[in-house]
Amino acid sequence: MSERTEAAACPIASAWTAQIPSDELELELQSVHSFEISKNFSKRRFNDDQIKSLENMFEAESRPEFRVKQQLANKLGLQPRQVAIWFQNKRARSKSKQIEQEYSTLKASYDDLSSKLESLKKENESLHIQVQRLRQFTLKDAKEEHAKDGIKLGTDETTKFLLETSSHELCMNACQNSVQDADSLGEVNNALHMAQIADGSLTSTEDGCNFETSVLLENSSCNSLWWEL
DNA sequence: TTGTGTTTTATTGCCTCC
DNA sequence: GGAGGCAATAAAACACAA
Repeated sequence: MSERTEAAACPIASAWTAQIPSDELELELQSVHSFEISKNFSKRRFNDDQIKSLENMFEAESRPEFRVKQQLANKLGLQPRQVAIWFQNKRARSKSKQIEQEYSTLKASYDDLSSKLESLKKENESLHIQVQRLRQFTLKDAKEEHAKDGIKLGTDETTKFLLETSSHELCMNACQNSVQDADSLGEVNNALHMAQIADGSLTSTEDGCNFETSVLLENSSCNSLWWEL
């Protein structure tokens, strides 16, 4: 007879008698033959020793063979089916705990990535602003410089020419690259200084210049490892 | 004391494996 | 087809705030 059919024959009585200490058994049995069974029957929790033994066994083997369960049941004064059910419920509890743990690990990891993403977005934004400012600055400066030299400005082609040939070329290239590659930041910084000093738009005492490029760029992606994403 | 939420024990039905 | 596992669920026991 299987565990199931065995218990199914009289599940309440078998569960009931299995948990009653021998000294109480006689008294309790007085009501077994009446319809008071279901009223008198009370589901009893396993005692601490039983739980401890079951836990120990579970740690060693979460799916013990029937023979092992039977031996444990004899030792603890329980029905083999009760032990089997306990293991089943224990496995279910264990599984849901594990899922919970995995969820919190994943959530922590997600939160971390999410905050990194946010800071990278902000950084990206500030870099774009820097590029725009540099563009404006370069155009304005180049126009002034070349106006002095008698070059006529005003067309797109002239502007393009100026951008390509001005002393800010290195700076602009480096700036563009910096948006794509954080390794260029040092280059951008140096290029900016060199270009500005060479153009006379920045003296050695003007390091805290109008657009704080060096500060902003130095505080930039060099520390963020945004390429990790 | 009581209402309510949580935990534990047990059942049922379905599925897989041998 | 039987044995045993799992998911879903019931129901009793328990914990605890109001």
